[in-house]
Amino acid sequence: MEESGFSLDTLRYYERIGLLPPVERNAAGQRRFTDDDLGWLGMVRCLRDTGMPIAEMLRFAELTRQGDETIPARVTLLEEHDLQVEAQLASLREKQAAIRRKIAYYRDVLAARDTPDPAGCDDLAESAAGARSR
Amino acid sequence: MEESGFSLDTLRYYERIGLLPPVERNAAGQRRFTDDDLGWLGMVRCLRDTGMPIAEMLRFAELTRQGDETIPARVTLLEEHDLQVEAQLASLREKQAAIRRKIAYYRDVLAARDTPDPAGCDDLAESAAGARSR
DNA sequence: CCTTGACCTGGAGCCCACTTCAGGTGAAAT
DNA sequence: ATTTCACCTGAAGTGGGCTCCAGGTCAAGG
Repeated sequence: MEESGFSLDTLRYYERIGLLPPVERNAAGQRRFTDDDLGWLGMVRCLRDTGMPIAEMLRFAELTRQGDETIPARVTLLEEHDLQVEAQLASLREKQAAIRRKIAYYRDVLAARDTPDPAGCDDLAESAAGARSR
Repeated sequence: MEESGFSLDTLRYYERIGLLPPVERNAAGQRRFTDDDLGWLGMVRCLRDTGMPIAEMLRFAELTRQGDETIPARVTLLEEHDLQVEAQLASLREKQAAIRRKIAYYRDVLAARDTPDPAGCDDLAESAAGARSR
């Protein structure tokens, strides 16, 4: 397992499907990853970890193999992906806020429960506003 | 398809696996989702969209069904998940920065290419620092 | 009265991204 | 010399999360 952070199996898989160009071998037929390979794998990691599907990484890989005339296309592809990442970030932040509100709600319920109602406060606490708990 | 944002098939699937409690039916046997169901589905959407695996949502669902004594456990679960979301956000931002650096790098290459070398500047442009392109 | 259409069921199928398997090779350690 | 070990190959299997199918029921519309 290389320190690309991918398992050897995954690397073989990537090579098979063409996400990694044919990797060089030593005398015994074992893979020798070059710095170039490692650089490319860094990119792959980035794209994969930001949710790009393999099919699109393959498109990108192919553009890359076709030389510098495809740089504008690669920029376009990456910019589109950047937008997706931006959207992911926005969505994630939003959902995180909701989760935190839920936690806060649960905390309130616990606090209310652990407060032995300060005498003379007859119970209108049940079904408090916005208490859609589940 | 309800406006829970899930497909009807997905809702049936969730009910089958117990992520959704047995949904009420009308006379004809058709599902009638209550506001409670919709509220819960909102939660499910939140958790799912932040990457919680179904198995853990099932744990959460079960806690929820067990009543208020499980609220501390639910808080714990959600807090752990919140940490995961935080980690996701951090990772995503980091990778996004890398993608943007790549875009910037490509832009530089294009700019350099489109600049018809201002006479007398003999070419040391090739293999510029940090140019691990691929 | 019949067609259309939306839903029902259990079960099979699908897509993605790996992961595991069976069988084999070659260098290194005891 | 033989065991061990890390790698090799092509092919099959896995797990997660849906999605689709065949066959059936009901209610409403023409």
